[in-house]
Amino acid sequence: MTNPRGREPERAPESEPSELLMQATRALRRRWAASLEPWGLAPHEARALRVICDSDGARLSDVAAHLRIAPRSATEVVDALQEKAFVERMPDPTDRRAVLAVPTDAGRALAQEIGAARQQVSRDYFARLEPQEWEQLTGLLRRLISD
Amino acid sequence: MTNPRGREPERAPESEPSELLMQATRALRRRWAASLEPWGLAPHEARALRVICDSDGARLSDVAAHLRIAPRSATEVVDALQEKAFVERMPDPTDRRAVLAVPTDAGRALAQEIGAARQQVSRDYFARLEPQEWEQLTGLLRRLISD
DNA sequence: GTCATATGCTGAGGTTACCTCATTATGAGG
DNA sequence: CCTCATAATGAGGTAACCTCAGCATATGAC
Repeated sequence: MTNPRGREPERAPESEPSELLMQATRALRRRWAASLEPWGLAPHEARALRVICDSDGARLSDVAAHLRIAPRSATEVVDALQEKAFVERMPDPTDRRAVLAVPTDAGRALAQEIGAARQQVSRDYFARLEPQEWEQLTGLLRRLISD
Repeated sequence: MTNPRGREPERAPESEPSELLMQATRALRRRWAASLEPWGLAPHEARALRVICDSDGARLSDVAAHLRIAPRSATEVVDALQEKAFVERMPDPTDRRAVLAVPTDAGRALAQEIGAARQQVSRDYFARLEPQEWEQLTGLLRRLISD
């Protein structure tokens, strides 16, 4: 917002690696969220749908574990997906306490589309790097997160 | 501010660069948040304090711009910092509509400490890379976010 | 100068995405 | 069969955002 007074912050964007990392991620996340908009799905809903579709039906507790949220919160995410008719709840045949969230056909189709869109976003985003740099980055990040 | 989350060992998902990027950032963010806990400051409060201290007093609208939140929300962040006596509100001498958030001595001291802690976290985090890789990563990320 | 319009902050009230705690149903081991 | 652990969920709470309206002030047009 411009600079009506003399002494404004507006410092050069940090060049510390942690700042760069966060900035890069922020930009990516923003793009991804934007790409999701046509379907009216929140990012975490999309992520949950992916988990559910990948395993072709997941317990709520599995969804919670994957999204790293409390089990109670998985209930809500699945509620949202169910309301939009992308998943259904079914009793888990192997444990009658548990509930499986299974994708509907619409859900499966959507997951497919979203997966493609996500890939496209990623491709676009990393397109400013040469394939070889892209490799380099992957390698570095992998080392960074290896625990 | 206690988030007793965090069971589970990061089941290695995609090795796609976007996943790696997000994962790397998530880990870093988590560490940073943890390092902040001793002071009972939320990450966005710390960030606001930094903005305020860097320019030695900032308008609320500047804070909002830096944190990329709505102006109304900056009011709340500054409220929180003021309640903890790390900043004070003062009328902006150059525009009587505006309010400056200026750091107290305690605020300035805290910003200093937090800055050091943050740097330490970053150093620790990137320590698993060789200095030369570290350079490489910085360069790659910089290219990625250059707009 | 006066007036219309824009800007800066904040009160009121809403939303979202989480959380904890308590409850109910079921499973598993002694 | 009794106890203890686990799965989901109802109830209720919180943090960090948001929009919108209102007030004070600034600014540019006339």
